[in-house]
Amino acid sequence: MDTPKPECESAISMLEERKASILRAVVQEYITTAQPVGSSAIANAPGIEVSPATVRNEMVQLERQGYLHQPHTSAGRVPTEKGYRFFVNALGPGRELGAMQSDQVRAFFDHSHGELERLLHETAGLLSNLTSYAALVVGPGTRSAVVRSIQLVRVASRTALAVAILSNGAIEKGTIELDELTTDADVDLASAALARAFIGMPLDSRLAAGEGLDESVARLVDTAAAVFNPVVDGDSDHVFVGGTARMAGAFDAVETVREVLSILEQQLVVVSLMRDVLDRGLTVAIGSETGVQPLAECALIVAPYEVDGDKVGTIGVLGPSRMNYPQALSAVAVVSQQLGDRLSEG
Amino acid sequence: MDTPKPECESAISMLEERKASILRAVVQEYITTAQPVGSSAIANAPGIEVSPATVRNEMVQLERQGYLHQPHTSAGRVPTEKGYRFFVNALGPGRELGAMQSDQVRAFFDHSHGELERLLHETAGLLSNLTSYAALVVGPGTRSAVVRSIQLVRVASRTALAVAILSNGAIEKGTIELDELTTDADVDLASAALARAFIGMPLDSRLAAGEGLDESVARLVDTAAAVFNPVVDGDSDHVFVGGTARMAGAFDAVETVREVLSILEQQLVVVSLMRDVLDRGLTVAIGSETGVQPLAECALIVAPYEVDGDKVGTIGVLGPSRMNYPQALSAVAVVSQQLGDRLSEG
DNA sequence: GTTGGCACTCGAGAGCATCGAGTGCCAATC
DNA sequence: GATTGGCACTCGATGCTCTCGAGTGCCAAC
Repeated sequence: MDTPKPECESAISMLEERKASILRAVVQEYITTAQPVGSSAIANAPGIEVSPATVRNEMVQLERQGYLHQPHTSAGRVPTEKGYRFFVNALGPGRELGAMQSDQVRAFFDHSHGELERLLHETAGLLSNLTSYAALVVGPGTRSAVVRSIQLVRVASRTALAVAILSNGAIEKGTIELDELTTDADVDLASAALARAFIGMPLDSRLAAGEGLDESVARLVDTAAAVFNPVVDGDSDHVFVGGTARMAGAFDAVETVREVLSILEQQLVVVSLMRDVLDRGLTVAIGSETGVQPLAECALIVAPYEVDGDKVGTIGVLGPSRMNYPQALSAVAVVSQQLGDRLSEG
Repeated sequence: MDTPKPECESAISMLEERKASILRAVVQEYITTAQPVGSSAIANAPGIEVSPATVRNEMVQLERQGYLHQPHTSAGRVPTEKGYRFFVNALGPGRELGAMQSDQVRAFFDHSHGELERLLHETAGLLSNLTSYAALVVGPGTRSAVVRSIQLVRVASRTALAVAILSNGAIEKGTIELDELTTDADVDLASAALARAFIGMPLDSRLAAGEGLDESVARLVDTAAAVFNPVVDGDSDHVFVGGTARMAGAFDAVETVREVLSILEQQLVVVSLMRDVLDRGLTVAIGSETGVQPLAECALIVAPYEVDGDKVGTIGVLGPSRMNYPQALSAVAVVSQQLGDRLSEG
């Protein structure tokens, strides 16, 4: 009884070291080949010093425990969701990004000019380039930003535009309808009142901006302030999607592609997928873990980015569940870090 | 010699009436079934009163003339690009939109609130819904719009945002970098100078806005005005794409889907595809007519929309070359009309 | 506990016959 | 002379069988 054995399997994922190595190797192999993995392929893998027979024995166990799956009796093994999950959990914090790619990221943020929306859009492109999957970028929330400029501008006889410029570079806007009687002077008064009330304050401050004004102007001010409610509530966080074409290439059933595209078109779903990561840090959701049925064959990696110490937004990549996790994870990590830095500077 | 015969085939597309009917029927059938069409299917079609044998004889001719193609000897016929082209040219100006769909469009524009970008985005969604293909919407150009508000706002110690609000509801913006020495007062001066120079003018007016100011402020004004150059040149026309998922469902090779998505991700390409339609009116480009190789299996329908009598933007749908042309054409026509009306009102 | 050996499984792929949609052509018909 | 029914022909799709081989599970030997 002097052989070391685990005295208590505290977690299901507590696998003996060799089983873990084999599982890792299977996942690794499947990620690169997209083909069911046989025992001999694993036995030949570096770091595994046992015969195919031994590997087979372990594989039977791994299958019983739900980490692997056999498409049919005489085929190799494919990782299950649980298998991927183990693989990801066991992943050390590696620097998997090649020097070339790190340079690419650095060069991108060094040379990036232009305005916030454009930057976020291009960031999505960058992230997609790095990973070959679809990239998602959710803009910084308005919570920690302060209003730098706010105004109400008449653009047509019955329409005015409320526009706020925030300290984080975001521009929030909404239209309101005017009745015919509203004079240009009223609009100007309301605009000035908004400026007095909001400039220097966060957009979500609830203020009595209309105080001491004509009732009609006060109503105008309230209406204008109200157009920013959805922004404040985060219901309209803009999300930028890039690299859908690359993602399409990663699946082989057009139906799957269609379903995933359909999800990506629903901003609300995407935003809610990404939102709850804000206070969790770098996160991976595999298949059903996303909570969205059509993403059953996908994995989603999300990380928040910090501006001046606050987690204000998130970026992520969406790919097939057999994605290159190490690479994707570090791409997301690096880009979120650098994006945060870029937005913090100045 | 008293049988009527065409004395002179002025155009290649000059087909005897029966051949034309048959060709139309083939295209129609292929559009709905996506299967090669046989002679008997056509003989049974309404409006064709001849036997399959006759149809076959005509089909041989149509194939020789390049309107049809036979995938293999014992299969039905498939329209060529030229075949589709004939079909489209022969299409009368029909009202193909069901009452339900017309209502949908009307309801949409009646209830549409909100700001320009959002409206255009949702218009893309609407158009995609109506047609089941991908929809493209290019926002109104700035040429005929007038500046209602323009300002320069400092958002960070070394960054300022130039924002212009135009009479058509568009908001144009760009960042400029400041050097450390620039004071807030300088920024305010520049902002005021911009306002004096531009408000009430089109954004592309070339003005000496910096006249009579400190050189540093004048330089600031010039830099700020310059950020709108790409906008004025039309290089940054924003394009809204909707319904990519639906479009994906219309192709059966994932590779095709990938290629088309890849095109749609390149705003520049999309905008240039749509731009040259501005002064042409409702237009159909089939396959190679688009001038973009990856769209060989696609067709693109584009129409401009008019605001106050000026053609300022374009909308369109992109689908497979075997798209439902009558329906798509009238959807594009109706939506472009109504979008123009909606943007003209007020 | 590990391993080589071995019988077994089962999908992939090749070869082959069948089926039938659709053709081209020709002679008969209107 | 245009149209048509008839008919032989073509060729992909479908289904069957056979083979091949990758990969398995199990067992006996180490």
